[in-house]
Amino acid sequence: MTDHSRAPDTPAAANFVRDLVAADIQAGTFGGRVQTRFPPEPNGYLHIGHAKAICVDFGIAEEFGGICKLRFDDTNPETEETEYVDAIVDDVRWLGFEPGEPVYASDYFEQLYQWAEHLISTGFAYVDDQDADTISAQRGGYGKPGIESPHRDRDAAESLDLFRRMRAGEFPDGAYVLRAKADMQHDNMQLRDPIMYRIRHEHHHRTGDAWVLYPTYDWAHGQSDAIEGVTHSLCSLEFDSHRALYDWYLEHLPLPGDQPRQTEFARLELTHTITSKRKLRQLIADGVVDGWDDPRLPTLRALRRRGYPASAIREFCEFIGVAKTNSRHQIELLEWFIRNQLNHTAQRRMAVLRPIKLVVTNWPAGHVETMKLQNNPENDADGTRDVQFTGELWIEADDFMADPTPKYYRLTPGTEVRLRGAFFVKCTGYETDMLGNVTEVHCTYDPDTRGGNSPEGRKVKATIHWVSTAHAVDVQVALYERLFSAEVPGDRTGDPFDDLNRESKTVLTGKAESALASVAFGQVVQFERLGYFAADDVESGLFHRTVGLKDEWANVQKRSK
RNA sequence: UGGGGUGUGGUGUAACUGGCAACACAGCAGAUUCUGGAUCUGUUAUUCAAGGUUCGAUUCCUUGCACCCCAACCA
Repeated sequence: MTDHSRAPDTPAAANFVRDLVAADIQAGTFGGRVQTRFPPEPNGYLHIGHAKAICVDFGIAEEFGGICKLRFDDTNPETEETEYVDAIVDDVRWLGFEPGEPVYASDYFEQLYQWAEHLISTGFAYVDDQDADTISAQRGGYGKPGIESPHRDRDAAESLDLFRRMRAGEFPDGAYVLRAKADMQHDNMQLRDPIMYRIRHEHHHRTGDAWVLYPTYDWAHGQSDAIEGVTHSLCSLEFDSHRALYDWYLEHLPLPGDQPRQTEFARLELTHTITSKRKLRQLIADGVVDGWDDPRLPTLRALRRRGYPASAIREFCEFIGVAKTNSRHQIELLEWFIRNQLNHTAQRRMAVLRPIKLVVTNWPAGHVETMKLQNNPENDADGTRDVQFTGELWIEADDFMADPTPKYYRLTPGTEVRLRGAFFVKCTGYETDMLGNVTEVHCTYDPDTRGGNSPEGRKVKATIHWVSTAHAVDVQVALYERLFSAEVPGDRTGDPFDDLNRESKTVLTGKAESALASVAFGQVVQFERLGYFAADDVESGLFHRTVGLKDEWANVQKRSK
């Protein structure tokens, strides 16, 4: 992989996870071994937040010569589907990590079951037949101790019998649960006899109808880690209070090897973005966006379609580091990494999004000239391309002002600008419609400036892009703004949807140089002076704006207000 | 209400056993430029608060404050 970017050189930036793993290796913990896992639940698509987790999980393993497995946390048959499994594998690979053969928590259902019997036999688990509400009420509250279940001291033999019959499918959903016998008085609510198994007569995406008994996350996770030989189980901050339970289970089991250790770090949040799967699902259900790969979404599929390079996302994730502070990164920083990368890799093309006609009045009628333009000034190896120039061109509507404001230095009556890679032209006049809108601009060109330079060194303040009307091809361009106008969606009212930007997508039909017709699906090019645009990977002639160029002129305008 | 976690410029992340608070983005000013892009130079701005220990505290101690997480048979 060639790295064209100029990302800041931050080899192995310090972070506490890295320090911790390094210290473990130093101390010989786990025999110097490092193994992590990335454990998504296959109930939705991966998003930018997962990208960070993937980079941390796979990255740490890679860095220390360990391994990282992609493990599906498929303990809840109600919401999980194979469709998501495939998409997740695909997304991980796209991001640049090799998931290998994925593993599944459901691979361990039998072992988990055997361990559950072990816990019952040793007096650390029991079958309870109270309903969810009762159990919840008995759990007590913050500062209030819990009440022990009347079935807590049920005979191990009786629990075992019940548990086996639960497995055999003798009982309906919710009739019984298996609970850990921990401590109903514990300050940490997680330890107040948590549920290990619930009965669900549901079809599981992998085990089919083999089970009606399904383990909860807490009961499955640490044990799966132990079975696989995970050493460092890295997860997000909200599992902090689960760590005690994670350890509790492991300490009460005859483990095949070292006891894995859980470490929590802050998940990635971005300004103007939501990552809640539920809310993302709602955006789609409500028709606010067009699907899981709508380029306005933070899903990996959407970002990919929008033209975000995977390597730029990885660099961003590496750069923001790993900490325990709840934080929200400015999306502008992510965009900086995207631009920084694309600036070096994306070929340049000219496209006019809001065209007005420019007539070169002294151009020989019918004459066509072929100009050679550089494909990427940042990379000579990309070579040049031919672009046809004629006396009738499309230029961008905002590149002309009949009545210029201060500091505007594009085309205005009497001024001269450069048409990129072609000629200097001087504006001689313009026409308007009855409403006063400019319909056509007139100019003369200087034949001595062919290629874009004046032989006597005359300077020009601006360079604008253009397309010959006779050679232009139509392009559909989708411009995207932030989906949420607020930095923290929902900060004001509690409901992120109150901050929805209903005009986040604008589709225009623009005029582009003919070379654009041959852009491959998925390829990202820079429309000169406008931004980076990704050719849709299905719909021909459709371009998604990946990200705009930094716009100093917009800044100037804002300041003058 | 009990427990746990976290507080460093506008944002995010660093600072080895206590020794000039740094890096990036953003901002501002300038140079340069065939993209008002890129590049280059300069620059503004930071240790939650109050005490204490110390020659010296982001770091150690005490007290307080703020924010986040935990009472699903979700993960």
